[in-house]
Amino acid sequence: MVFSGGTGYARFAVWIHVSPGERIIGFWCVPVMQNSEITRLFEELADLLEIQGENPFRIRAYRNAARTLGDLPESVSQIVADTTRQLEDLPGIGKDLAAKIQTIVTTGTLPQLEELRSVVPAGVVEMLRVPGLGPKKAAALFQQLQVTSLAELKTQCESGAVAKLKGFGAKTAQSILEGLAHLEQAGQRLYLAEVEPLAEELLAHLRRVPGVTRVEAAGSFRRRRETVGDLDLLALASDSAGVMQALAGHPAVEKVLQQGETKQRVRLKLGLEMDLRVVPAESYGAALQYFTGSKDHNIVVRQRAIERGLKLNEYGLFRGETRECGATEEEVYAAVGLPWIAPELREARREFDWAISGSLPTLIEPGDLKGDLHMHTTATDGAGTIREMIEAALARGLKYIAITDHSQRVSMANGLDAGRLRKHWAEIETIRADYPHIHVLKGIECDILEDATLDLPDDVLAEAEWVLAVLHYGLKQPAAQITRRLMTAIENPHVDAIGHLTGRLIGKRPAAEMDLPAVLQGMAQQGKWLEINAHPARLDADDLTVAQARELGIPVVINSDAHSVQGFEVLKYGVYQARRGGLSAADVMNTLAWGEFHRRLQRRRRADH
DNA sequence: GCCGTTTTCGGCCCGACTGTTTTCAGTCG
Repeated sequence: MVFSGGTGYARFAVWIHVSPGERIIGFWCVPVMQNSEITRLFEELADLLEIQGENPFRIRAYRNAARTLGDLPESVSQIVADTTRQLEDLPGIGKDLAAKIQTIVTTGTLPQLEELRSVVPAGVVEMLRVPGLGPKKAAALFQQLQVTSLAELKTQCESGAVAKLKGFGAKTAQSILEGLAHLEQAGQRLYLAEVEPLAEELLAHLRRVPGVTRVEAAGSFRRRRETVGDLDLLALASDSAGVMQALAGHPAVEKVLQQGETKQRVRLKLGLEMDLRVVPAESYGAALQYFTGSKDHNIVVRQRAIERGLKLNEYGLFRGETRECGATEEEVYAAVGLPWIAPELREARREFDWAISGSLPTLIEPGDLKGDLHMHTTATDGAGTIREMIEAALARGLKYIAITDHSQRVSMANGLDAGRLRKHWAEIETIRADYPHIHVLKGIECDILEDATLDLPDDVLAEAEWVLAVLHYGLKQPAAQITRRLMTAIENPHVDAIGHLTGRLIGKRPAAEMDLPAVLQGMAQQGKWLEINAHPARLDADDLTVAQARELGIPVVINSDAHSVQGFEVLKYGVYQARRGGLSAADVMNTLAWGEFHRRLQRRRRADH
């Protein structure tokens, strides 16, 4: 059995091993490390080694390991504690790194890291965040000018000392100053939903430029990641200077940072940077494939090219000096023995296994959604009335919705107690009779309280036609308690689905810590459905969790969490997240026509009683 | 530091742009 407790950094668990005769035979304490903390330590180690001028492949091994651990669905601490498991079975983890992980998990740190930290101050590592400053220059600044902080770096640039260093110069010093200024005011990744309207606008702008045949966005934007760090556009044009000039002249562009024959880099007023690449037609597919990434995906694709005696770059696929193909992505993938892979899957996770075995999923499309099972009205914190929300849903072509206002615990949002909720439902019943072309479910977004009870009694929940159970408060509780709360909801027969599973707000609030494999296992066993909350700041569950839900056969619903009639607009971001998790329409319950959806829901509910 | 349908050593994806050089290193994606 496992107990865990404590808060903040020093988090401890006690494993008590009990023999068949219930006698305690072992007892010890180990710090429970979040995977993200181990990832952070390995990334820091890689940065430090890079500044030290270490073997780049060794550094990459650390970064690969960090990624492997970051993508891992289960806790590394648990694998370490489990004597039947081997860290070395994980990709990119060998004997050496397994031992280092073991050390980190059991001691909370790594002697090698401590030693490096004593040689290279934290401020030097911080300099790597300055655009244009890499490990070599950071090391030179530290060794030759004793710069150990961003503040000192600024001073030394302004004094002219940096410009005098060998390999530096006036322009380098100036670009460091600009990089420092940029770091202060921006540097954050933006939500996909914040970038998408501008990206569409820029694409439309460039498509109007004479001589431009095609323009598309690549990069993390095309992969539909939750956030976008910079934007990559690819153009097929007869006159590259003309396209670049057109982009530079767009009012959204603040400054041209670089410009060459084929590549232009600009800073947008929105705060992010953007690359424009102009490529010839015969290279367009290879370039689109290349600039879409991810980097890890491309490494695998290029490796496959090498195995076949080919070389792949953004200009095409070459055998010696001869171009074999490159005009379309399809022919590039085909040449390395793969079917075309949807951009959302290109993260070097499962897509190559699927592609090779012929089991790539046909991904869900935004147009597949027929219902929305999470929205609010003026009864709590929504801006639209029941009628307004129904009419807005109808206008979007939705065939069924659930009205899910807050339960009483969410007092700030005027949450509903049993009495108000029953009146609210009675009102929904009356109003829905006026709308024969859409089915409206009497629902509730019921809080899972800090003490692992539900915010409304079972007899009330039993009257609901759709119950979404969610965490809003106490998100910083220890993982064991969060897990217990979720298990309570999962085991309650009236709960249909778990909404915004971890409560995270991207870039603002971390996900609640929990035993995710246990929670998902519980959901699979109890037949509960998992919500993908389409709000651009939530997108919770994330892509990795969604992928695990898919493997466990947990049905998914994609919901808007609309708080106004405009709130349905975000549904597509939920669909993107589902695509990144590898979901087909068949995996998502609210792609079903009403009749089939209703039968599935009733079957789920009967199975629970 | 990892890894192996050319296996236990010798590889590890590839090119654009910039600045400081005088043929290239550093940074970035």
